[in-house]
Amino acid sequence: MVTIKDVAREAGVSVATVSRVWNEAAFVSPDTRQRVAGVAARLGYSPHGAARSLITRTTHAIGVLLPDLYGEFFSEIIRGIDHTAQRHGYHILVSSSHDSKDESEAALRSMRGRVDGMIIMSPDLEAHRTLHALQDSFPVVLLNGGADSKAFDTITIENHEGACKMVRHLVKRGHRRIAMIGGPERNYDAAERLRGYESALREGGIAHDASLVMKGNFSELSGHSAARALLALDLRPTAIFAANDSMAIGALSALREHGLRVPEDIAIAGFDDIPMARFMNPPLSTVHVDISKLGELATTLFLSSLQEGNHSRQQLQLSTTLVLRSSSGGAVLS
Amino acid sequence: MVTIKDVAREAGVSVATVSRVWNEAAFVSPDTRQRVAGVAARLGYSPHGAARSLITRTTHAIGVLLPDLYGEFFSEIIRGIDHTAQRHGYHILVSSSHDSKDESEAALRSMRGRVDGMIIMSPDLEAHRTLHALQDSFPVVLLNGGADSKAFDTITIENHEGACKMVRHLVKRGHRRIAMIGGPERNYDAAERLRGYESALREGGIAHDASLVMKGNFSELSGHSAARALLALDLRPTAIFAANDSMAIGALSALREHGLRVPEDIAIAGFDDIPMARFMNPPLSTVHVDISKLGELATTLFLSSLQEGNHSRQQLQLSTTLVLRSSSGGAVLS
DNA sequence: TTGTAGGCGTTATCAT
DNA sequence: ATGATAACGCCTACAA
Repeated sequence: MVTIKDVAREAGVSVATVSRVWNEAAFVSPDTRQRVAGVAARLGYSPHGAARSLITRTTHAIGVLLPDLYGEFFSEIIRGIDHTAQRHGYHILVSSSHDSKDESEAALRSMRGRVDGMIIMSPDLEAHRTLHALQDSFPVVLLNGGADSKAFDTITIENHEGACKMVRHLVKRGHRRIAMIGGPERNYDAAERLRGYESALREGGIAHDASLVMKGNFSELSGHSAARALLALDLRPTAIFAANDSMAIGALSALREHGLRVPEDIAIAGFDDIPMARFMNPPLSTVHVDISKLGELATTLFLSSLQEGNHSRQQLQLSTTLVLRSSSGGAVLS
Repeated sequence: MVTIKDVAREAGVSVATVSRVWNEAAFVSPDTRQRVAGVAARLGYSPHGAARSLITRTTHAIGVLLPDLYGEFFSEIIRGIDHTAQRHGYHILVSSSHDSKDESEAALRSMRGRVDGMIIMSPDLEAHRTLHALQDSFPVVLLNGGADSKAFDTITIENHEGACKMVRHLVKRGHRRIAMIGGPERNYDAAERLRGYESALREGGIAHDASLVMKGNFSELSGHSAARALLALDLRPTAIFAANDSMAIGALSALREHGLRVPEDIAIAGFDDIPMARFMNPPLSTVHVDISKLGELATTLFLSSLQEGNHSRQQLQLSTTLVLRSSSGGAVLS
C-alpha cells in the first residue's frame, strides 16, 4: 500500500507538505504543489481513511440501522439516505435486520469509531432507552420510532392522518363495513395506521367491529390470507383497507380467486403508493408516501445536528397524499 | 469518549492488559480479567474501530458498490450480503448509484483504508479496467459484470439459459410471434437475456423479427410503453417476454387497458420472480432467481478470497428455474 | 502474569 | 513555504 511517506520521499518533500497539498490547506508553492500532486497521481495514492479519522476525530460515515424490511421500502429509504450522504461527502455503514434490542445494541457498539453518528429505524418501541446512554456528542436520528422521545431528532410518516383520509374516502363512497388488514404487532407505522382507521370510523359514526380487523405482517402473502379470512365471514366487508400496498395486492389476488369484482363487489385500498400500485388490475388506490424523501430528510437532519453540536432536537413529519385509482371506485389515474 | 487508557487507569492495570482481556488473547489471571471486564462494562467501553484497524491492517468492513437499482432487486441483494457479512463479523459500507466509470472510481478511492475489499456490481462493462490497477491484496468480487474478466472472482446469474428456457416454453405452447421487451442498453443481465431469447427462437426455427424487440429500462412504466407499442403493430405478437418482472407487470397493465385477455389473446412472461409475481392478475410466469442468494454467494466468495490470500479466481453462476403460472397459459404436458 | 514502548498513517503544532 | 515531531487509540513484541 502506498502511504503518504512514499509520496513524500518520491517528491522530495516532507509528509507535512504532502498532507497540505492533499487537503488544499495552508500555502504551498505552486511549484511543489504541482510536483507532489503529480507523484501522488502516479503512485495512485489516496489517504488511509482509518488513520485520518483517528486524528481528525471524524469518520465521514453514517451508521444506518434498519429492521428486517422488505422490498421497495427498504431500497428507497437507503437510496434516499445514500444520495444525500454522498452529496455531502459521507459514506453509509448499513446494518440490517435488527429486530431485537440486543442485536441493535451490539450493532451500535461495533460501529463505535467507525461512524460519526447514526440513523436508526427501530422496529422495537422499547429499544430507544438504550440510546439514552449515548454521548450527547453522538448524533442520532430516529426514523419512524414514534415521536414520544423528544430527546432525539425524529422523523415520522403522517400515518394517522393518511389512514384517516383514505378511510374517510371509503366512507364517503358509501361503505359502512370497512375491514382493515393491519401490520406487524410492534410496528409503529402499522399501529398509527390502525389508529387512523379507527378515528375515521368513529368520525363517520360507524361502530367498530373487531371481527373486521385482521392481522398481517406487511407481506403480500399475509394480505392474501387476511383477505381470505374476511371472505369467510358471515357478513363480508364491502371495502378493505390494508396497512401497506403489498398486503393490498395480496388481498386483490385473493378476491380475484374468489371471483369477486373490484371495486364493484369489494373496494380495496393500500398505503405507501409503491411504483407497482398503479399497474395493478385494477389500479390500486393508496396513500402516497415519498419514501426516499424520508431517507433524505433523515440525512439532512443528521448532518445539521452534526454541524451545530448543540442544536435543539427536531421532530419532523413527512406528509402523505391520497391517490385515488379504480380499486376503490374513485377517480382514475392521478 | 472512553478509551482503553481510561479502563486501564480505573482498573489499576496497564493498557496492554486491557487489550489482552478484550481480545481474549494471552494469559490473564482470572482475577484481573474479571476486574477489567467489569470496569470496561461499567464505563461502556468498546474499542475505537479506526484505531484498531490502523494497527491490525484490517477493517472488518466490505465495500459494496451498486448501480442505480430499483425495488426488490436492490433490497434483496443488500440483505443477502449484509446477513452473510454480519454472520462473519463484517460491516458493509454501501455506495449506490454509480452509473459512470468516474463515479465508481471516486467511490472506490474514497473507501481506501475503510474496507478490506469490495463487492462491485457495475452496470458499465468498461469500468472493470480500472480495477486492474488495484493491489492484488485487495479482494474484489464482481457481481453480474460479465464473466469475461477472469482476473476477478465473479458471480453471474444464469441469464442466457433462463431466458432460453422461458422462450422454449412459449414456443412449445405454439407461439411463433414472440416479442421481447429488453432492458437497459449497457446492462449485462439484459444483454444476456436478449441473447437467450434469440437463441431459443433460432432453436425453434423461428425467424428473428427486429420489430418485435422493444427497448425498456427495467421499470414498470417502460414495460407499459413497450407493450403499447407492440399492440400498435400491424401484426401483433401472440406472446411477450419481458427481461424482468417489473416490465412484465407494466405490460400486463397495458394489455388490460386495451381489453385484451391474458393469456388467451396474448401470453406474458417475466424474469426474476419477485414476490409480487404470483399475486398478479393473472399470476405471472417467470424465471426464478434467488437474489439474496446472489448476495450471499458474493460475500462468501469474498470472505474466502480474503482468507486465502493467494486463492485462485472463481467464476460462479447462480442457476434459475422456470416458474409457470397462468400468464403464459401454464405448463405444457409433454 | 503483567508492564513498557514502538509504531500503524495521518494531521496539527510548532519551528525554521 | 516547508520540515520535524507529537499526538490520535490501539496492538504486540519484548522485558520484567
